[in-house]
Amino acid sequence: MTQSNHDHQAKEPQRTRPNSTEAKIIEERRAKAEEMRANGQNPFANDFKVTHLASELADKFAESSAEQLDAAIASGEAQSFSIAGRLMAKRSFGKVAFGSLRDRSGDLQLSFFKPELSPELWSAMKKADLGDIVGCTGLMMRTQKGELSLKVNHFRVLTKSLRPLPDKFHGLTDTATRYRQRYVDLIVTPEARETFKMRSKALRYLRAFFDDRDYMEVETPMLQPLYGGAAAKPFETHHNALDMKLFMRIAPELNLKRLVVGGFHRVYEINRCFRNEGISTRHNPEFTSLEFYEAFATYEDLMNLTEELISGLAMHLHGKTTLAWGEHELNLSAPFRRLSVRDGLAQYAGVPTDKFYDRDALLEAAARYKIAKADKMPLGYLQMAVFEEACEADLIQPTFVTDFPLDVSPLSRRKESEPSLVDRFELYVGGQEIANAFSELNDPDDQRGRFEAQVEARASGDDEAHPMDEDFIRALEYAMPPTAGEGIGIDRLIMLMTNNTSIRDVLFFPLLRPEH
RNA sequence: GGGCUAUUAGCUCAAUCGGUAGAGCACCGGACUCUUAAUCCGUUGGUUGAAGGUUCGAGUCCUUCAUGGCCCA
Repeated sequence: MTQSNHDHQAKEPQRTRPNSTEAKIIEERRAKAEEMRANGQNPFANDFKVTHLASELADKFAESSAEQLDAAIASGEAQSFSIAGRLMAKRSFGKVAFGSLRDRSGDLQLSFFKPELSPELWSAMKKADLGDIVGCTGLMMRTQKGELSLKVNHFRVLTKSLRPLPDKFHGLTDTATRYRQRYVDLIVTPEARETFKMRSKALRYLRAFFDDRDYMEVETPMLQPLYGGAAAKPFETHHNALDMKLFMRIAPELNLKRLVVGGFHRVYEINRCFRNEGISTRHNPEFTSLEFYEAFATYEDLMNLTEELISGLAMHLHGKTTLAWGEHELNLSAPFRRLSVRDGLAQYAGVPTDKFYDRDALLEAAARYKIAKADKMPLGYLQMAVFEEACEADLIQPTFVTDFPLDVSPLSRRKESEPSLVDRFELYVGGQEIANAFSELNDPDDQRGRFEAQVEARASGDDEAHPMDEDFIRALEYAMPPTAGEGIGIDRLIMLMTNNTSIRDVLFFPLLRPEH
């Protein structure tokens, strides 16, 4: 459990109306809890010893026939098992009843035979409500329909549930309630449980992927006196003791590169970033990023690594590299398509490759896409604004977009063959940006110039421009080896892997407006 | 920020042209020795998201607000 400093929610979001069915049900269930107390049973007990999981029993007896199990019970050789979990269903007859118990591993049927049970136990079973946490001890059997069941001989409500569960067949469809009361969603929505299991499995895969390649996992500050590493607006906060403004990080990039300077030549960090921007099906103010840096590598090396990572992840989770994505089917097998910004503008926006630097041609395209304030944009911003508008939504199959303008890439290494561009790529899949990578700029003087250009952009109104970071330049002056680095949006990656088109479906507790 | 759309019982959904707010699940009572969305019989449960307005009469029409969803910026 969480230790100390526990902030209790100021307001209880309980909306139970007096005289409603809900109020009636809660009252009835409280009365049952009181009745348990009167009978010397704690309705919130914690003294039940679990010996097995539902799925363990299902696996262990998967091959056992009804006759074998009956014979074991008759001979007294059958083993007794204790399981505990939430009572999810109850089907009661005159002298027989069945229940469904769900623990963290899955479901197992419970069976009750009145003639073989004490009146107290039968009555406790009858009084148990759907949603109660129950503990059961019994022997394994098969019903006449062949279903494996725990033939219960001890049964207790361990924790009384006071609120009714949603419709057992339709579950919960109201998205607002699903997100606000995720605990209920997880109880009744198998797809939600599956998505979050998949997410956890994906994170283990990613850590193993980098550990296997001799990367070191590191953690760098989320509270920073100076933010940077991306073009975004930060959250601000305040440290009382130092009476100092602090920012929540928008990216870990600059600190990770400081570690490369320090000699940790392969590092990765999987952690939260915070951006003070809008909320949509693709954006949550806090999100999880994976960033990794490898010295003596180029952005082209990272393309290969990224292909390996993503197709490997799909194989790990699904055993295949073709995945459903809404109405599309993604093919995540390597190699991924590569498309330069220049070619993208030519193919999708009708800006010929020889007009790539032609401001008028770009403005004409920007007008077609109704891009606001295009005339005020520096050339690189204009190129990217048109590119994003024209191409992004169409980049469904994995595509490395390469050769970004230098203007929009203040931390990337200059392209030697074309110094107005940088050695950078973004990976698009399913019409959204998944990854951003580049060969790192390690020339401290060039870096200072880039920062200065950003400071200038900020002065002329770009509030997402990168601030000056003198210490980072000082670090580069000690020499950072040639390095390539990449950031991957984990939430979006999980969306792809689980076929969820809203980021809210891959976050346990997405940020929402307050209920009241 | 703008447009469209939704909000009815704890949950999932109905309600014709503006004319008595209903059903299934859950709950409560009853029947039932093999169900698995059990079945059958009988009950209970409503400030129709909130506040105004139009009307003899509003779940339904209008305005504002709240909270979602989709699209746009």
